[in-house]
Amino acid sequence: MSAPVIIWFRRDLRLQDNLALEAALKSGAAVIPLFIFDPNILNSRRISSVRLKFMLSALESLDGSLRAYGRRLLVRHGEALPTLQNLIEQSGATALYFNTDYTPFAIQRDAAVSEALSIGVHTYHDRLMMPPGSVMTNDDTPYSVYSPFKRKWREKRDERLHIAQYTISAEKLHDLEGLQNDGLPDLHALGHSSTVDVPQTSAEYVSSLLDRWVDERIYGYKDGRDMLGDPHTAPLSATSFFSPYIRFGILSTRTIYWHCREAYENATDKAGRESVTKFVDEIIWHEFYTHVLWHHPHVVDHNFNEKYDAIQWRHAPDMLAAWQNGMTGYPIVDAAMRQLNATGWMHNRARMVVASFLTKDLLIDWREGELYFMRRLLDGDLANNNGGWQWAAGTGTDAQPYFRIFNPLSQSQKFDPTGAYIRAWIPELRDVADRFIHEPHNAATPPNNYPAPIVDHQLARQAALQMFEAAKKSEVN
DNA sequence: AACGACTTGTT
DNA sequence: ACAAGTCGT
Repeated sequence: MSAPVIIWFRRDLRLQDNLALEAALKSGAAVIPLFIFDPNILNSRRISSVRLKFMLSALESLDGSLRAYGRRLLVRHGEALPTLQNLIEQSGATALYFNTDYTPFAIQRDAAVSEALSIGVHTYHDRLMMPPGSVMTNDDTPYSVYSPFKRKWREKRDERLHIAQYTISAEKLHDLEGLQNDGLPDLHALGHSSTVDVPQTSAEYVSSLLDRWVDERIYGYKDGRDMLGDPHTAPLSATSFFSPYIRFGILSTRTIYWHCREAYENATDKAGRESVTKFVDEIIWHEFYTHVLWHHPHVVDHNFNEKYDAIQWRHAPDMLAAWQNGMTGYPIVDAAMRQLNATGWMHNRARMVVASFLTKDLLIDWREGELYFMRRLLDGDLANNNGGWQWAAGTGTDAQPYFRIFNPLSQSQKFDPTGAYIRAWIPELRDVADRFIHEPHNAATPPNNYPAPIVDHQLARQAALQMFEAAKKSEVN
């Protein structure tokens, strides 16, 4: 039996359309499928119990897919480099394959691994269709505005981008005999617990989710994407719910993209084509924010726009706690935060509403919100989450102008007109009459177990405007 | 270098 | 109507 090679799974927990796996299989050597639980990641401040639970489920599914071939996932615990060195020594592996991860910690880790290992290390751009550096302005500088980035992306996107083509069989996978396999831990063994029921992760389920989306549901995206609703009667709303799957690479954006091209061809009218285009725009946002973080790693804990560094955000732990717990007295904000706490997911429209509320109504630093989201979201992704928060705060690339402040009441009336979303997540408000559902404190007999608004929006709005203007002034001087 | 363009809004 | 520049070609 000849020497094996290793595929190191990280944020690409799937067997389909995986470029590193394709290359490893085509090497002709038996492939060891490896996952490493790294204490540096498990101990990071942005770790999330619910996301970890979801990832464990995804790893179970990956292992299940391998078991269908009579093989297993090899699991090890430890820091990446020594763990890899140990496995290479034990197995005699002659090459390592993995897909590039573009986040700051991973870049550093992977550079150290490539540098230290004496075997061949092969990396692939699998997570993005256009890797950082491949979509630049005519002056060869990174874009800081989305629209021109999108135009260039669409112009430059390589037509040869292909869905990886390969077949897997027992013979192509290493049997792992004689290799220590730590197996998948349960959540508690990792020091975490969560009562959230995480979404299904099997390859079959994810594939059916994609099929239902591109065959039918995508055509309602343009009109329905912003509407909040009752998740019990319309569990998926008009959004794809792909984000948790994209986060862990359970579903590849390249696969989604090519399915969208087909959906575009199959559209029967202009509105259908516009829906597909709008949806693909969102995938390009994913690429944009990943590029932004790659070019400007300081955005992790600094304003992208230094002009606003002088802002004196409010230190208000009680207000922050009220926001986190869905007890602000603004039903749309509280419904959204409770959806996040209960499910690990929040509708995108709602994310903007609660982010605007934290930064412009409570005047609390966007970093507090960014961190809380990372600790709760199934799809928590450093680049996208940071980009979204800085957009809402007005400090980011192509950010919302600071004076354009969301009004929680009008957002509520516009995107949850019947109050179905509010009632779904705030049981205290279930019996409130329709005309008071967006502002229950104005009802004749307000529910006594639901708080009155903790701030006055009009006053808070004025304070936010002053805070930003003061920061701009002090920056000039 | 002038000029068009600029995710998601509010009053 | 307003708001405020600034990005990219």
